[in-house]
Amino acid sequence: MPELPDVEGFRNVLQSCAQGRVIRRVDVRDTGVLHGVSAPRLRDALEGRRITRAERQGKWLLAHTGGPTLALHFGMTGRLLCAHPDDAADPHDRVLFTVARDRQLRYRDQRKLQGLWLAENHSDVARLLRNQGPDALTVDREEFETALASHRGRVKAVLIDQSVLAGLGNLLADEILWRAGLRPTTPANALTEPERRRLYTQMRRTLRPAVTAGRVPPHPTWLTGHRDTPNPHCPRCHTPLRRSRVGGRTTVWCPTCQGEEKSNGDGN
DNA sequence: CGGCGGTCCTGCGGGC
DNA sequence: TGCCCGCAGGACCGCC
Repeated sequence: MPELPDVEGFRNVLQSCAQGRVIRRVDVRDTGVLHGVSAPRLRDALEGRRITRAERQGKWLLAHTGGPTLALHFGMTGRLLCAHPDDAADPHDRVLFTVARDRQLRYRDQRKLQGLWLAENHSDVARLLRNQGPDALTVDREEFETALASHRGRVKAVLIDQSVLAGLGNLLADEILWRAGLRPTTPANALTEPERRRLYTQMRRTLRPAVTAGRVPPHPTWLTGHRDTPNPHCPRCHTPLRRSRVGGRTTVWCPTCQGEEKSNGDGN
């Protein structure tokens, strides 16, 4: 699930639930989500420390303490929520952080594809994030276009490559390409200047409301609102949507709205 | 570098 | 009902 808008939502959860508060207790219920740190070490490093700032970079969420930094990644099924410590824990609540008598941050994740890291200092943080491209929410147009122009891969694959641009996932990439009217299989560096510009504009227009909603909204006027319906049609032109595989991911697109076959590419 | 397939992990929904 | 399979909004690794 989690793409940039979701993680932005988790950042808000972290902020409103725990920012400025001292971590009283760390309860690791499943060590399978810990990476490069033991449960005792995580506890010792964080208990008694105050969460000073919540930061998102791409799909990463960072909880700074002034000392060590907790880094969270949500994979496909992770989420962060604020509960009452007395509320029954979900079976997928892997780590609980009690931050007040009545507040507990919970890292919940079904599949455990990613998890939690402990960065002891700034260089540890830098190491964790070293492969991240510019954040999709703050990248400027020039940097975005340069990044696309320097990759020969298919534009969909390039958009979800976190080392090129950080934050977009499978759903957002499909949504943005559909809005921009571009075939997911077009080589990124073959896009024309107007196409690259369109892509950037539509990325911004997609991200803004998605961030507000805290997810990619399954709204009927969005492509995403149709991808899981039985017989999906394009919300704009009603052509049956196509399903294919790009960059190893299920890709949904409209053959009518998203460009002609590239033989004599008139570019629309 | 790019593309592909397998791997990590768990749960679901469909088909037999 | 039970079982097996494919699939899922992520990412990494090795191979060609």
